[in-house]
Amino acid sequence: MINETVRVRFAPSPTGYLHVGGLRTALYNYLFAKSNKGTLVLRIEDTDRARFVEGAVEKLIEALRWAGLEYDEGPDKDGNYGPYVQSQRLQIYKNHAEELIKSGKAYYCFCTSQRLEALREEQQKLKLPQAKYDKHCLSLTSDEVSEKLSENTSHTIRLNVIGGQKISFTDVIREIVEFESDNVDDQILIKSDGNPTYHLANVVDDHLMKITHVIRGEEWLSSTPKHVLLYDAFGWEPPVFAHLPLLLNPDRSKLSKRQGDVAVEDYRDKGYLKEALINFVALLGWNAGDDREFYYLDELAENFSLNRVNKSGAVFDIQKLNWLNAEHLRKLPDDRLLQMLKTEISFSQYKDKKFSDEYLLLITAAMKERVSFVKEFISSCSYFYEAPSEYEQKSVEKNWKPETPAHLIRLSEEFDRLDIPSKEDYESVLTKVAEELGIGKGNLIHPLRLAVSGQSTGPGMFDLLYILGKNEVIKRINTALEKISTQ
RNA sequence: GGCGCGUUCGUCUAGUGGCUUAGGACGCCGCCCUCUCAAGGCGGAGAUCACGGGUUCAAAUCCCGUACGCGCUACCA
Repeated sequence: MINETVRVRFAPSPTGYLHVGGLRTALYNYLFAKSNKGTLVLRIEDTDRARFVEGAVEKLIEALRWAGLEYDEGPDKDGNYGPYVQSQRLQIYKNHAEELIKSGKAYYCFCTSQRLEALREEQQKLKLPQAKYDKHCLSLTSDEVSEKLSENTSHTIRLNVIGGQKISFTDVIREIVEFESDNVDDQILIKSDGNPTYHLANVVDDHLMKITHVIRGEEWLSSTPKHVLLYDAFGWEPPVFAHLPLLLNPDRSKLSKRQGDVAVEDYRDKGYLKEALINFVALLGWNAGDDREFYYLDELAENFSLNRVNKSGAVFDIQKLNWLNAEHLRKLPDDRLLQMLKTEISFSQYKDKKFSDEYLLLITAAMKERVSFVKEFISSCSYFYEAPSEYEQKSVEKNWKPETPAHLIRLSEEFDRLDIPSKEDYESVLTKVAEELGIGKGNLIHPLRLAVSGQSTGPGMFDLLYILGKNEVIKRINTALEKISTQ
């Protein structure tokens, strides 16, 4: 099903951040474009002046770039919008609406919002099945219309929907969807402020930009008949539609701010890897039909197919995201891990301390399998950055025996005799001492770990000693001997 | 209210009429490994496939109905 001429678009409205649901929509568009060698267009749908947010377009672009979803056409990061921001294309929509008026497919409406509101109230009172515009202004004569227009009467342009017809379209994900035109309102195309509504701008742009597949969220399914009617009115071929299932809160309502983070920036700031977020969100509503869970972006593109997108909404399960984050973290190349750790350190209490790359790399190697987030390379093993100031009480009670100080002094003396010890050196020394004392290695290891790290958990003992280095180890043993006995 | 869409373990899902005593993953529990914690390996609990009718020799899979959930119902997108 490879189509060389595939053109898709991601068309968010600039709300100030990129919603994770939007990220998934963008991702599916990206994957579909990639797997068909097609083109992905980014188009900003900012026709609602009342909801204008400063800097929102830039934020959107930045979030997309962070996630690695490169688009082929669209506004760029330097503020060159080109023809891809709707607020800069107002005349185009106006012209198209007027074309529809000329052909009798649309008409001017001079009704005030008060009349519209009253109409709606009345219809509700009468318990009419649905509230719809009563086509009041359709009966105006052309003279009346020109008079009102010349008087600059506030007006909108509405689509004249003819009742009694079936509107059906094919959705890749849901197959054939049917609506009655009786249930479709005379949609406003141009608002009284001169701006187009989403419906008009969207249809006009999708046509002008030669979009072949409209892949968007399910919240648009109900307005698709309006769009189909519009394509029809213009005499255009509608694109193929694919309505994606919604991302859900744990209570199964549409994913919202109130119940957790929804902005991709939030996840980025919390330390989630773009690889993990992309991987996770890709699997929310799609799978290749096998058991595979781990993907990189390019691998998703190789395997993606719209036909395998699910119909039902998916709960955003943070636990699985966390797991994927850990999985991706472990596979991160050393240089990237190092960079991320350094950045993390520069924001931490250790920002003024100097650590060599070699040292930090030893830490990540030792901790990789014990953390899910980069920041845990600091928070879960602070003893690599400073000597412990406290000793875990539970471990003291369990592992600090009356004979422990003597054992540790013995170990410390033996370590001191070593010249630049390796892990193996530490291990053989400790093994030897344990044998001579006639005790299990654990009896030395647990108190030793407590002494040098202050904790009862962490990497392998000999890795820990090796990373800290002989002098530091001896110093910490001495400190622990003083502090713990008096604790 | 109307219209539309959906409904398989807590969650993400496999399943397109017989291979299914419904498979995998996350999470949870246990065991193994082991100096701890992880990682890894092995195993366990967990789904009367929303419910009720059909069709069929045979249905999670096809049809009809009901329930429930969600979305839309704006001069928002």
